[in-house]
Amino acid sequence: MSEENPSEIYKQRLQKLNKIKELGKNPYPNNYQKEYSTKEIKEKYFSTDEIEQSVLVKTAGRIFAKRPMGKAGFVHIQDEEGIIQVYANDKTLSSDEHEIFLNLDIGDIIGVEGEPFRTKTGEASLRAKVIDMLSKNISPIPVVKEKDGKIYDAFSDVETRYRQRYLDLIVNSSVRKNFILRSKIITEIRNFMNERKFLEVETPMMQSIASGAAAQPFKTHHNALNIPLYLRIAPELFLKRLLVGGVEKVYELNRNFRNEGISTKHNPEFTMMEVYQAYADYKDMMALVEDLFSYLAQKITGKDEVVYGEHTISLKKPWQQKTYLGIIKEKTGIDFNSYLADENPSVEEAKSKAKEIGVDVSKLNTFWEVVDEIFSEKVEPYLIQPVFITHYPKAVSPLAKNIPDNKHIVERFEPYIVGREMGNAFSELNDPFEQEKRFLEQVKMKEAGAHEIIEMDEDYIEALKVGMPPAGGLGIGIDRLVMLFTNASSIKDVILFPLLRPKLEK
RNA sequence: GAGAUGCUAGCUCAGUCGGUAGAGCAACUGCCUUUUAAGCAGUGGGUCCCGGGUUCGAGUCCCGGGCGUCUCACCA
Repeated sequence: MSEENPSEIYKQRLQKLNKIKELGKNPYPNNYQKEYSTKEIKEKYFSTDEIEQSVLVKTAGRIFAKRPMGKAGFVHIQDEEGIIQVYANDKTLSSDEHEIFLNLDIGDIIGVEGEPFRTKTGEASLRAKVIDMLSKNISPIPVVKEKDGKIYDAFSDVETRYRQRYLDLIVNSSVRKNFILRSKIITEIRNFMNERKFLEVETPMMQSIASGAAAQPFKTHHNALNIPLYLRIAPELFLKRLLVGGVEKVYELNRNFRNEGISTKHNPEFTMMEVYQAYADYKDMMALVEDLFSYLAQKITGKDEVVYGEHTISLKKPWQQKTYLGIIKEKTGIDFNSYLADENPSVEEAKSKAKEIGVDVSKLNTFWEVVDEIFSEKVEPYLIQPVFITHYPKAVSPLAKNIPDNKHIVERFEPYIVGREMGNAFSELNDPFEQEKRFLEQVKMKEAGAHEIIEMDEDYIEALKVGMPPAGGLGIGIDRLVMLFTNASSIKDVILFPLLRPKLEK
């Protein structure tokens, strides 16, 4: 609400604000020494039938419900961990504070000193002796009511919820819980990695070449050096430089930026963990993924499974393993392995096979694009329980090592859960000459019109020439992992402030 | 980027055939000193997303725009 065109409620709140000031109180005091959270009060004073009545406990929180009755009344205050009821009347409070108490609004933040007691109905409450206004609410918050677990007038407008996430957090307790859980998951991931002696590092987010993945970068400019810079699309090539530098177990858990579409599964900035381990390969990464997910399940749900939508997902290891071409054959009957004797398998034959099973590939130009389209259409949606899809085509994996004696297939896997790719891992290519050749192939594909390829990075080739130990590497999309554990259907529900187009003021 | 769909009071939503704006909660006033979706009585509150058009008259019909959501496409 603008100050030029105030609503009725806005004007009333300003009047209340002035009234508090007239009583000689500061409606926005500098500090308040909160002694207990509402949860601690309940644990300390209400866990037994006998309640110490004579003590004064001091807490603070935001009012989200009030029930005045003549000169007395109840308010419910909420803090980060819970709620507690506060009772007051004209005898428990000084006359000034009683005046303030009667005029409290839903949304006000108050401090309370009061005696613990139970009401007739048994609810844990505080009989207020002192009330302090800590922050006067001016713009009203949505009022959500609840009875018998049923929620009335839920604050549900998604746009407002995302744009004013603070309201969402105040009013929707499940939102608050999910973001606390996100933090816990990330802490547990770090615990897991650190315990296994992986070193957490921070590599550049601003890079002069945006490589390491095939995606459109955000572009910016450094004034003093007068050079273009890109927000990283992946930390991969820097982390592998660390392998060259003798760091044997390393990870980075932080933001990547991709200048691409926004959807329920994509936000332009998203969180990724990349892991590299020297003297290991993709199979070691597979074991790491299994261990990590079942560790998280134990820590978060206490079981080795998690409920997502209508599915109960068992994260118990070992997970299933299926080869990329194998599972395509399983689901569609098409055996693309039989085409691989050729150096250049026929696009036309792949296309006619795709048409037979009703997959539209009219816009695609290469054999592997056609195969991948079939995979996305006919395989991906059915990968509900955890499965490792292995043996990816080299054509789409320019940083991965070939399977020995196979020119088309690399040592790579992607873990899938609930039809979603949860990560990507491979045996890291450490042959500088082969890597250079692969980069050049990418450059050729770009010249041929591919708009997303992995950029050549000559300095990285130079690093490989110093020698990188054989290594396994892994990337895990943290937002999607959190979605799994919080049963969220949109990535916006696990990112506090998802990107929205700014709303212009008139 | 394409298609579908939505935008009305602080929140959740009605609004018929085009006739000048409604409910519940919230707010305000009065009553009410253990309530809990508190209750009872009364009152106020609107840029109907924005801009055009048609019409005597538009929340409603038409055109353009904005923002969101869903699905698809790209991607993790």
